[in-house]
Amino acid sequence: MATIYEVSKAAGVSLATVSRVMNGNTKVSDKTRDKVLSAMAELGYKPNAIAQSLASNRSNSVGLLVSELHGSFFGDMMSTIETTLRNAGKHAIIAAGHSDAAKEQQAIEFLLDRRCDALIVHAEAVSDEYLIELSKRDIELVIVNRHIPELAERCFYTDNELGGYLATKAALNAGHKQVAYISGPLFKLDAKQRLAGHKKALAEQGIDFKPSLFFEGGYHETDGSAALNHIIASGVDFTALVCANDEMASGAMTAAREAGIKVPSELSIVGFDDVLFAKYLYPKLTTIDNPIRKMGEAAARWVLKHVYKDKKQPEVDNLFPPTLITRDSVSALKR
Amino acid sequence: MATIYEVSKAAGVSLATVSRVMNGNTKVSDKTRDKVLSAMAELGYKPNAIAQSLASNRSNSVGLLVSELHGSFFGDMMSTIETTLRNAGKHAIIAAGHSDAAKEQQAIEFLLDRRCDALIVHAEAVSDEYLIELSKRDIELVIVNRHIPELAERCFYTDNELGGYLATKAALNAGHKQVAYISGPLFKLDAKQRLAGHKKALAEQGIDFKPSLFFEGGYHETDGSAALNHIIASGVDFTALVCANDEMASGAMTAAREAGIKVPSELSIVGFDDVLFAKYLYPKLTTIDNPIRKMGEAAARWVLKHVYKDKKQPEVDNLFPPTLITRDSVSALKR
DNA sequence: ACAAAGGCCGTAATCGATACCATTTAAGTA
DNA sequence: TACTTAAATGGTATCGATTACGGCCTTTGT
Repeated sequence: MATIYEVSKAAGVSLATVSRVMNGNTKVSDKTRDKVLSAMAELGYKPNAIAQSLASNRSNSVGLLVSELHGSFFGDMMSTIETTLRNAGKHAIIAAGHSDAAKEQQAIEFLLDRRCDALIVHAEAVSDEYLIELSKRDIELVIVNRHIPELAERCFYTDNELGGYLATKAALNAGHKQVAYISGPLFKLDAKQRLAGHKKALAEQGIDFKPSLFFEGGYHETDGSAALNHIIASGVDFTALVCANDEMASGAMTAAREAGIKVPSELSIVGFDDVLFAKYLYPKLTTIDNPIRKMGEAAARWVLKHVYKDKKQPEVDNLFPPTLITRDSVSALKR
Repeated sequence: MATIYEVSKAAGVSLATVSRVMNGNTKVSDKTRDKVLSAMAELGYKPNAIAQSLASNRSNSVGLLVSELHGSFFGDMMSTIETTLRNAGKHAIIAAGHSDAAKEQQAIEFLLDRRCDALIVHAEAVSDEYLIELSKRDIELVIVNRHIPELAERCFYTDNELGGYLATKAALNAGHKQVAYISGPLFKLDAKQRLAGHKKALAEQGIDFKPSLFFEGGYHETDGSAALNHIIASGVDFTALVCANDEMASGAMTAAREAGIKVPSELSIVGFDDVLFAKYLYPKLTTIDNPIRKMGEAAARWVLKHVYKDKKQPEVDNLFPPTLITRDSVSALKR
């Protein structure tokens, strides 16, 4: 593999000049540029990215922490971030945190060791304080799907409370009065906020929040089944169910079917996230669009603009409002 | 950030000695090792991975080419590969090829530019010849989910023909005689092989392959719907349907429902891949387990063993046989 | 007691680029 | 024509590690 030195010899110029035509930040005469370019072509020269990084102290890589490498949610997120970065000649180094504080920290240290120029993190388990401390270290930090007031301009997130509100509202608007709610784990901020939105929607209609119609799950599909069975067992009537994510909605659907309850005619169900399989469910799930692709793209663009000084990147919003996706799992209340 | 130089000064030893305690390949006395280790701890020293790569000519990164960053299939694959590598202190640089020859080549060049120590590729569009040429270049190449005889020992793949056979056999064993088949795009090797398995199973039972019960799709969900509608329109009777992947099976299920055909009582459906959402479908999809996680792990282990000379890695198989996953979408033929 | 044999450790070259500063060349001005 | 000034290019230190190579100092054997 040819080096810059061989190119400079072949072109009859200095190392510095070859470097200049590669980076294009300094003026080089057209004649010498051509000489250099043809020498590079002839030798099949490719710059050594590692040597470039060492010399320039820029790795052209951004670390990306996600909870899992599988699942629609993270798939969509990685996909948009990787595409956006690679179109700009940068690349992502991806690590998984598995929603566990120790593993998340370890993954972040790993990315730091690789000398990433920036970090885009989707962290669920580490504390706000940890992230605030991290942001004070020598690293450009960007946070997706989480709002930390102290780091507001580096956070890209959705309005989970509004999402919870819209989801519940969808049931209410269809005439339902007794709506159950399956929450995510309340130590997670988004779960807490979605629940707040749910309560707000109820309150607006003057409906009391009934603990017997509430269940806190862990965002897994099986929690949805367990939750629905638990609520049914409590004996309280309800005609609609709002779930804090699509996985649990799917689990609840299965449980409903097994209990002989028809969806949506006897029970309307609303999910949250609009993950890929939401439209594969039967009936197709009415859910809340969690604008994960937009958040991912915004995070990547922020890095391009502020870390790599790409002037062409527009300023981006930090908050991405969720919207209701109406499909087939909610029907009007029959009286 | 402390450098090796500062550590050496603090410990009162030479650069070489510090390097030696880090790499552990040469003997260092316990006393000096302790001095160095405590100096490192004191300074919070972390080796600069980039400088290490330049000096050692090893980047400790392996390039991973997948078709997409989303979707269960690739999610599972990336997840196992990344985990396996990272447990060994290596990491994956992931790029997407989007099932397009030009993009796949471009992604491979990108990974090569990053000076990966090895390449694990899931390539669908580039030719065998291209991959054979690539393997002759200065790179360790591993191929997943594709079998190229010339590169056999570097390929990790499943027996797609057997998979197609098992899928069809599942329908046959339930008593079905008229079984339709929705294929993947036949320019893809796996699609061709799965179809061959289907035909073999039919032949074994002395059943003719009827072109009217066949449709070539593009592996997308919508192809499944289109295919089923097309076959129904042909007017030929059939009681079972085998699909070359789960997405198309899902599409076919939807189309069946819209046509008023009950699954599985009136139409049994078999999928292929056992992707995540296969068990979310209603009825839960009977399908073929495509051992993607095993293949991914095998590929990563091969790299650890042969590229990074990790003696502890066991020799791995190259062929991973598929198995039938029985769920609820197939029922015995009523006569 | 002396030589041979290793075990430890330091010196310095090296990996392949970048970037600062110096120098040469060309253009512009009086 | 001579002098100033800017543009283009070259020389070289540097980034932070790895790794021959060689030297010194203990052991060990006889």
